[in-house]
Amino acid sequence: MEKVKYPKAHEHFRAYLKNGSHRITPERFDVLDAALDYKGHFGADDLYVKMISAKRNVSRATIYNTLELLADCDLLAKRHFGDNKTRYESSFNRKNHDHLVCINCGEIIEFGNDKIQKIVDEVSEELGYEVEGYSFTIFGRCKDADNCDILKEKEN
Amino acid sequence: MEKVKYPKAHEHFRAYLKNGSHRITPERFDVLDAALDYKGHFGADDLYVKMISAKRNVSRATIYNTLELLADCDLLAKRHFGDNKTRYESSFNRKNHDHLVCINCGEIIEFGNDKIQKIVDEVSEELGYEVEGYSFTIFGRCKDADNCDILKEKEN
DNA sequence: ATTGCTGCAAAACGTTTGCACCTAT
DNA sequence: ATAGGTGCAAACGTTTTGCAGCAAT
Repeated sequence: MEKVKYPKAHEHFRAYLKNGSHRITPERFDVLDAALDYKGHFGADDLYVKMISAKRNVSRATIYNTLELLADCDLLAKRHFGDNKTRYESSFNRKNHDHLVCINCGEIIEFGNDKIQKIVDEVSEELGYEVEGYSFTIFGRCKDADNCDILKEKEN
Repeated sequence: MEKVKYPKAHEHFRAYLKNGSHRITPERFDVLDAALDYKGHFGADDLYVKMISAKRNVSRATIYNTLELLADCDLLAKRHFGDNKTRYESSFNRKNHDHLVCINCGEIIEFGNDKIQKIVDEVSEELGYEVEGYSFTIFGRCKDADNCDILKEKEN
């Protein structure tokens, strides 16, 4: 009998799947575990490679399918940093935040700012739209070069 | 002797090219004209198709290359709306604005909000980064269905 | 004359799809 | 039993690249 690594997240996901008449499959929970294990932001294919390397038996189709489900039930957040690649990060028990991406080294810094959600709500109200989400990313260059290694390999 | 349709933009682009030791080629100004003619947001391939249809002789390589240059010299703005496709829009003599994308029909609404740039500056300063740009997009669903045709073909 | 740019086609990249088999319900 | 999920490979849409010929400098 194996120990479940993320019992709360499993429970949340199980409830979501049941509620939507999705099937409870071991593969989906494998993907959930691997996603929560991943530190930082990752693309679907990054996760695929990592799982295959770890000898987990999964297909890309299942990864893409499952990540979509995990984002739908708010266990993961879907991110876009302007390079035409979808990234995910855990959003389970994390508070909302936005990102500053260093255009030298690609490092992603997270920050919280209360004013943003207010602007989102105001603008949407004004234009007659119901908010479904927003994306806010700052692109910058670090002033202090010691903090930022230009030659550092970009996180793909 | 042909009339130049966008003399100010041509002049700006020519100066930028000269300054960066890029060559002044007729193809680049063809792309510039077609881009400025395009109403709304377009992808590189959209522009390619449009130019080919209009019997302009261009290659994809030139389009991609030139759009990059036009974005670098601020004649165009590069946009990302979360569907892994790079879009452009004219930013020549236009004031800065952000976007709300309707998740029903894909319509893109532009809005201006002064508070956003202030937040961008504050956050960057606080984190020790020099701002290079930002991306802010709200995703929403229109409250009044008359404004928003769910069946409307998405702008690709 | 030199070197960068163009056009073309092929390749790369992330993502989606079709399908036969499998498995949770 | 059956509908939905899985794995695999092929297809897809967008973007990038290699290369031979061309044209701006």
